[in-house]
Amino acid sequence: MPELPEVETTRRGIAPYLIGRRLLGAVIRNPRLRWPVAANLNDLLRGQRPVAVDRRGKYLLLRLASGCLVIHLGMSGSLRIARAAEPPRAHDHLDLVIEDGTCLRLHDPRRFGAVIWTTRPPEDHPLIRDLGPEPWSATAEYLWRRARGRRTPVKNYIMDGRTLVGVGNIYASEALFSAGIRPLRAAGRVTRAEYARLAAAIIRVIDRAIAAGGTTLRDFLGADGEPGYFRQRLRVYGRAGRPCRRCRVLVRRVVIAGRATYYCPRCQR
DNA sequence: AGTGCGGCCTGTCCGC
DNA sequence: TGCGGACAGGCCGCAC
Repeated sequence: MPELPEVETTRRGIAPYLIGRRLLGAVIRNPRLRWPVAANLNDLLRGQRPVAVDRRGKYLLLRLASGCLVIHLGMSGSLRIARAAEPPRAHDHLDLVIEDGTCLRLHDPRRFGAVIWTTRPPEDHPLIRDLGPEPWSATAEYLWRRARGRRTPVKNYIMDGRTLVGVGNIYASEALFSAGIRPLRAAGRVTRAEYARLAAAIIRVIDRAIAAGGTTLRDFLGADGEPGYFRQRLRVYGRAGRPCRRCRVLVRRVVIAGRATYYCPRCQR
């Protein structure tokens, strides 16, 4: 589920329910996420009021006076505001209980997500420190220069969080299609002009997805917040063997670094 | 240093 | 209807 647009949609959805509200504590039902959830989280949070809910890449940063709760949704995580009294469903691993009888509830079947408490600036945390720029700050010149000599496929290159953040598996295929670049091309062989198209395509795809994700904000408080926005918008992802929406040639699927990758052999060179 | 891969988990879907 | 295997939108940590 969560690529950057969904994390951003989540951030916008939960922030108003958290900022300035007093937290009563945390209920940990299953601490076994990617890393164990701090056993004393309840004590750490009790009585505090979040001052900001920020995002860096796909990490959510819940800032408090005494520290920061860093949340990552992994492959299958989601957050929603629920009534604290509402019975948790399977895989509802954690609640942050809010004074008004609601809670922020983390749901994550695969448990690839993470909830990390840090008292240092989260920007200095090892998981966040080495992240590349947000997509809107990743210029064509930067992408091109950094790729000098790189032989890794350009798809891997743009999915590497040290290059830039926010390009997940779906949007990597989508952006490369939009820019007309084959995903297996060596990053160092992609031209300046192509990086100009690619940088613009990444921003366009992500901006559109955020805008579409925003439309699901309305029912954010409803069920599990599963947004269906992307399906109809995808140009190549998941369309193997079906005609390219631009030229009708059949879309191909290849596996790059273990991840499904889709491209049009005519529109992308 | 850059690169590729195994691993973490559960749920779903598809073919037999 | 049951069962095995492939696959799923992330990313760390390690070997080379």
